[in-house]
Amino acid sequence: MLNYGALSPADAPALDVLEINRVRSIKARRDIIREGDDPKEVFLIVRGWACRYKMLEDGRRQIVSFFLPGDLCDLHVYILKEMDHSVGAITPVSIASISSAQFEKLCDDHPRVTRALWWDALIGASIEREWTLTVGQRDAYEGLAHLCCELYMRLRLVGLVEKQRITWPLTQAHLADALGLTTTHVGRTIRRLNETGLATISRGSLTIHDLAGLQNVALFNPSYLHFNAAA
Amino acid sequence: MLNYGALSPADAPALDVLEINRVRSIKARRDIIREGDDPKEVFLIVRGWACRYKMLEDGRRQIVSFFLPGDLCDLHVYILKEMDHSVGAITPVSIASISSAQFEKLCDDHPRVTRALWWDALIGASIEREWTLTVGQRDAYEGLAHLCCELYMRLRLVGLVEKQRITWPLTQAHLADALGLTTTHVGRTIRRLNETGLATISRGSLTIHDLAGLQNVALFNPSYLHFNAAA
DNA sequence: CGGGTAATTGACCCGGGTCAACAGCAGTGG
DNA sequence: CCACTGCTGTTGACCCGGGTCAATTACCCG
Repeated sequence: MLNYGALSPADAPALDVLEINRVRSIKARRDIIREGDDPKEVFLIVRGWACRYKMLEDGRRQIVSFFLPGDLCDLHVYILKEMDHSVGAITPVSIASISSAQFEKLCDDHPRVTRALWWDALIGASIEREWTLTVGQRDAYEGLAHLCCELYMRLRLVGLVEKQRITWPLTQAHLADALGLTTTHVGRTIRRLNETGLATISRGSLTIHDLAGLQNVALFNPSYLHFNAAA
Repeated sequence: MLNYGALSPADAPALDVLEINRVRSIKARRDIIREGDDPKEVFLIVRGWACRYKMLEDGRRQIVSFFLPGDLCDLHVYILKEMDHSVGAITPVSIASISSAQFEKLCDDHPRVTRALWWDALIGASIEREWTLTVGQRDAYEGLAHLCCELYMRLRLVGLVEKQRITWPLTQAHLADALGLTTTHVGRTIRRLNETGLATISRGSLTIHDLAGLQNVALFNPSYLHFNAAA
């Protein structure tokens, strides 16, 4: 989501330093940080997919957002004493950690960066709200279509679409936890979506055949992504 | 949510000036700001209840958070070109507007205020995530109980609880839009809750008879409210 | 005292959940 | 290189929480 284009050339080196600094790898299906932990740093997803989720004591799980390559997690979260949610790797992930001290210095020295980060955080919040709308109001079919549209658009922004096709590392269990459904019903819904010909979800990839049509069934309105906004 | 206690005495006057500045009144059931508008200011709820919501083209509506007296809406939102959601008054509301220029100056001059605002924004985001968890995973009864717990706790923090009782301006339609249910089913669920004796929702007020019991059925874990955190 | 908003109730229905069995596939270790 | 194991996806029968529709009764405020 981080839009480097919005920053001046003078700011770029500051970010580059951060990115190559302290890069870690996380295996698929491991947690990057867990609810209750004391957050000490901010991190950037360099490669791979991750998700933010919350759980109920009895094991029910809700995924509340996906992190794609280039996304920044939890700006300023170190102000709080403990994490109120977990972040888990979906695929193998590379993350660049930025300590709170380093991060605050960056903000102090580069006001334009601070603004870009605010901007990023606001968009993240907007996406999470749209998510709540999906979970609360869209039915299974609309919700699945919406998620396809959103991920496609976000990956397109960072140049990860090739010929209407994106990588799709999400299992039916991920989708179920994201949409508030069961895996069984996600399976039925995927089959239905595939049958319409608007898009095809198959092992490892999503291909969109008719974006406008898909957006239509999803009641997808891209303005919540704020692509047009300059930081 | 704004915790004045966390600020030094030197910062208080700065905030007071803002609050008495440009106070407006909004009638119940009117929108304070609407999706698509160009946001130019930040505002503080001085009195009354409001809610943040999103709508689908066909009229389905999802409330994604409630604003209670003392809450600040949409920090820094003026960075974005247009609102991705609406804010509506539930009761008559008094709001103090703060222009973006005024707001930025405040942040520049008072770093402690900036930090308190970040802190507030992070808690707001945490509350919205818990909301998604409710909508996606809790059933009607658990969700209603959870909402009762949350509003009770938040009002208690700002001193608006008297003898286990809070004002409750929410109609069944508000609850339906918040929880992703229909008014009919909200009605059934309220009746059920009242029958258990854990709490009583009646016209205009909510009385909690057994907070621990209610938290138990709600799977309520207050840590997401970050009450313990100092700014 | 009238009109619009809010709550209540009941009959019926459906989207999605539950449970269970099975098949495919990928990694792992021997 | 094969066998094992644990994820992942698929399918089917049955069920239930919550939706739909509709009519009726409070309310509250002017």
